[in-house]
Order: sequence, then structure tokens, then C-alpha cells
Amino acid sequence: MYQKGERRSEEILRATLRVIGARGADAVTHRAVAREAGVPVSSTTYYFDSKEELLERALLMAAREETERLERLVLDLAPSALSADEWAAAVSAQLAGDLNDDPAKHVALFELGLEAARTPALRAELARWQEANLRLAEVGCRAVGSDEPGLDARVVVATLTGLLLEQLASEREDFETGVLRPALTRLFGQLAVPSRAVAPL
Amino acid sequence: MYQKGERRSEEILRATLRVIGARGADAVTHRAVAREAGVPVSSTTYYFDSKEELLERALLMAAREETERLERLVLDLAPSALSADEWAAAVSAQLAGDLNDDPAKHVALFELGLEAARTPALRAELARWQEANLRLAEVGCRAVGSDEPGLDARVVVATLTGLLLEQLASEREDFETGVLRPALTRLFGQLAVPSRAVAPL
DNA sequence: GACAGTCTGGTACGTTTGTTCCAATTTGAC
DNA sequence: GTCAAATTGGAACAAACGTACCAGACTGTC
Repeated sequence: MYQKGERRSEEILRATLRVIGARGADAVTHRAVAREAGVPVSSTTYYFDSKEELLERALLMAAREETERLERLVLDLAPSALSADEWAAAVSAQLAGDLNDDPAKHVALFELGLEAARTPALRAELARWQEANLRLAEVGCRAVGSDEPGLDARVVVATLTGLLLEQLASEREDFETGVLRPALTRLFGQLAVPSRAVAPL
Repeated sequence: MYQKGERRSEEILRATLRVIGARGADAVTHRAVAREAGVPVSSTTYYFDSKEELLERALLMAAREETERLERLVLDLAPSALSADEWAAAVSAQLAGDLNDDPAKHVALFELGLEAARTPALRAELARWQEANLRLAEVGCRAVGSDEPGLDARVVVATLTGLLLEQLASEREDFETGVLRPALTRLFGQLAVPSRAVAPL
């Protein structure tokens, strides 16, 4: 594949993600994507053998990019010595900013999760993304003094997933300060407390 | 609407949920639903003006039923005095059992979340379900001695949402004992510990 | 600059889609 | 039983769909 072709097929995948974000995975058709990308219909079938492949490849691209973003974030945050509150604020700001920058990408990632429930071929990439999430969360959990960083990382990642979906569906305006930061502050704060150290009086 | 009509339209909605669970929201077409329900195509258009209405009504029905189920659960569990571990075990068993009984319903509820991101008409019912979730979680949080039951309930609900989606996409075999119960035990256990009561030595 | 491989854009075909229509049947109130 | 309203099932339609095709243009290699 030549350079031009690579560029075009990537544009088609990005257009696919925009369609998913705006109108859902059902709206992904060769014609809708071609219109969004500004290319003729034959281009989408030239680069992608079928509609299914087009959708899968777009979701996989979104997951791969998000995985890379998280891995960069791990490298950035790992060496820093932050308190639980600072960790909560940093992660909240990152996630809220990312959601604000590209909501369609996050919608697509949830669609990926549901699609993976039916299409095992998607699970490997989804697992890779999940593991990148866990690594980042584990760094944070260790930093705030968790004595069970592996388990706590799972809880943190699941919490963020749940809050994110809730936000996509409700579009609250104070997501970062009103939801994300309080929840993470509470979570990191409680994880830093030694378990069962205090017996009820 | 006569009794027979009510019964038939409900069957059509249930068939719609089965289609969603098996092949996703994209697969919901008048014909696919009619085939699944064993009725002619004209029945689905007779009871539901458009494909969109069919999909929306099915998702709303799933949410309403789940809300009612949760409210019954609140009444059952509210008076009982359980430890944090017992709460974790009880909630884990309930959720894992429910997921096992009807995975399609939970897939549909996630589809509802994503659909609500684009269709504000769905948000009211989604919010009602969310609030039922929060009430149940809050009962649990109070029972284990949380000093911030409102906030903690949000965290618990978000965590369960995240773990559930992860499970739908990965289909681990030991979901209840290997994922759900450890996470909830940890969460309830840490919430029971007074925040910041212990200063680092 | 010649040439094979890559890419483009337009057209076309058969299928599936949402929706409408309607004659025939069933239902429940009176 | 009567009658209007509700329901049924089948046929039909235009529109949108996935996909295949192809003649021409482009690209990189030699």
C-alpha cells in the first residue's frame, strides 16, 4: 500500500469514528462513511472488504490510540510524587479534558465494548486497552499507599468506566469538578487508609 | 388498546430485546424483530410507528423493569443487618445471577446508555434507573458504616457498571467470585474505615 | 519514459430496508 | 347478535443498502 492509500484509509476510519459518535454504530454504512470522509463509495469498499471490517478496524484504531495515550501518561505520571488529592485532580483533569476534546472517541470505545461481547476478534485489542488502563491506575494506587494496588486498580478503572458512561448519557456540565474529582478523591483517600486498622468502638 | 394487542406489543418488545442481545442494536429491523417474535411485519409497524420508536420503547421497557427489580431488592435488603463482607457477597450473587439469567437485558441496558447519549428522550428513564441503583447502593453503604453514603453509593454503582461492561466483553468464567466479590469486598471494607483517621506514622 | 501495481470515481445490480395500503378477521361494549 | 373499533396478514413501493465492476488516472521502480 502506498503512502497516499494509507492516508486515505486512515481518513476513512476517522470518518467512521465520527459517524459512530454522532449517530451510533448502526449509522455506519459505506455511503454514510464515504460522505463523511468526502470520498466516493468505491473507496471504502476498496480499502475495506466489508462493512463489518470497516467498523471493526475503526474501533480497533480507536482502542489502539487510546492505549498509546495511556502508556504515555503512565510514563509522565509515574515518577511524580503526588498526594491522593493531587492524583484525583490530575486524573480527573486528564479524563475530562480528553472527553471534552473528542467525545466521539469515547462513544466509539463503549461501542467497541458492546461489539466485543458478540465479536471475539475484537477482544484482544480491548484487553490491551484495559491492561493499559490498569497499569496507569496501579501506578496511582501505589502512589497513594494502597496495600492492594492490583485489586484497587481494577476498582478505579471500573469506577471511571461507569462514571464516563453516565456522563455520556447525561451530559452534566460539572463532570470534572462535580463528579469525577469527588469520586476519585474519596476513592484514593479511602485506599490510602490501612484496611480494618480501626475497630469500631 | 385491547388485551390481546397489549400482549402482542409486549411480545414484540421482548423480541426486540432478544435481537439486541444477540446481534446488537443495528440488527433491530422491523423484519428481524417480526421474525423473532413470530408475527408478520405489519404487526411491528402497527404497534410502533417507526423503527426508532420500536427500539426506544424496548430499551425503556428494559430500564423500567430493572428499576422495579432494584426497588424490590431495596425493600428486601434494607432491614437486614449484614457485615461488609456479607453485603459484598449478597450484591455479587444478585448481580452475577441476574447477568447469567438474562445477558441480553444487560447488553440492552448498555445500548440504552449509548443511545441516550444521542437521544435526550431516553434520558429520563435512564435517570430513574440510575437513581434506583443509587438508592440500593446507598442502603448498603450506610449499612457498612460509610460516613459519606451518597458519594460512596455513586462510586459503588459506577464500579459495578464498569465491571459489568468488562464482563460482557470478556466473558470470564469466575466473574462472581474472581472479580465482583473481591472488588466489592474491598470497596465496602475500605468505606467502613473512618477517613483519614490514621495518620501515617 | 515505460510498465506493473495502486488507486480513483462513476455506474450498476440484486437485496434489504422502512413504510404504506387494504381486505379480511377478531374483539369487546351495547 | 350488532356494530364500530381494533387487529391481522399479505402485498407492494420507493429508498437505501452492500457489493462488484471497470475504464482511466496516478505512483513508484527500473
